Amino acid sequence: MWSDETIVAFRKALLDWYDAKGRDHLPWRMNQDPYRIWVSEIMLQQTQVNTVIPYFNRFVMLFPSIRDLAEADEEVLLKAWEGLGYYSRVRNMQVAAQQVMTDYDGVFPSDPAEIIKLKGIGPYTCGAISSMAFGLPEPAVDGNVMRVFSRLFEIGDDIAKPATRKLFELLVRIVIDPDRPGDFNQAIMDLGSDICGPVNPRPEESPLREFNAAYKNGTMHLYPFKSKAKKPVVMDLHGVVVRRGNAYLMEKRPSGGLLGDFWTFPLVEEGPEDEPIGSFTHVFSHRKWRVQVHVQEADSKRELADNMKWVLEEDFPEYAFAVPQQKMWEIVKKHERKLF
DNA sequence: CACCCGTGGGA
DNA sequence: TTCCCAAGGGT
Repeated sequence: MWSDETIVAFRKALLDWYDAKGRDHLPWRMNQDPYRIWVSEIMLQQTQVNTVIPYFNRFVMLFPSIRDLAEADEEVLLKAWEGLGYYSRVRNMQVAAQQVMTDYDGVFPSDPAEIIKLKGIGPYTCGAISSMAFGLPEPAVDGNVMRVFSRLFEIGDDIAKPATRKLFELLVRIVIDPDRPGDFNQAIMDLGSDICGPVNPRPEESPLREFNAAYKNGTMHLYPFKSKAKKPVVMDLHGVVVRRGNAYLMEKRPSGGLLGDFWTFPLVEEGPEDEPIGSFTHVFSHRKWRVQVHVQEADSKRELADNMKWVLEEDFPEYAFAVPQQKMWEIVKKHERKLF
């Protein structure tokens, strides 16, 4: 491990670079409001900064306070998250907002031991909020931190394994700057998103090059080590768009699963005999859908299942449509235009 | 721990 | 096309 002198020099090199080259324009870095930092950190989970920015601005406009979030209508909430993916994030965040209202009198807790009790906040997000909003010297170990530190110290542990995170937390606790822990954590992530990125890193440009063991030893290509992810399982489905006048049959997906609680045109494994009007594929983390799209006029009135209803086309904007649903709808509209 | 949960972009 | 990637957490 480094000497105390090295640690002090490392902090200075990193934070000087951050002060000069860090991304100080990000909308959640305007101030240290724990609510805004919280929202941004949830959105940034597995999601890139450029994708998040417009969602973040809209979200804090729609729900300016923890109370607004706690009391929000579920469909409005989901609509605000439409297209971001990993929709349990926003549902968990609302549960957590309700926790803050009831358990902490509406004030976001400042103790990491309490913060981590909130739904949807795990070790990374707890550390990020603790350090950025409350100035506590807590590690916030994400993929960036593991990548940067694996190169700095030539650590070959598999960063895809959950247990590996703990090793990096120990390291960060040692080297984090106790005077500017939030800036320290963000500086590592800014560095990891560009100069020390996963592909084509430019260590010669890094403010940390003299501390980087892998760079100095010519072993950059070995770090970080990450085992391969499994390929998504392919599913062949039929999307059946049933029309009755200006209304369409919609089905609410079961809670908890993939795209849980979303309203969708019915999706079935055994499709109708008629020809599809189009098809598309959609790739999730662990599944790949190949969907053939059919249109049908409603047949004689049969009882609707509990999870189905007719929705007027003019009401579609009030519903959150996940991307596969949007793709189905695009195919239907394209088909209709072709008929004229 | 292994698996589940979205989406868009880049090589 | 296919692969990998991105500021993870819940179960």
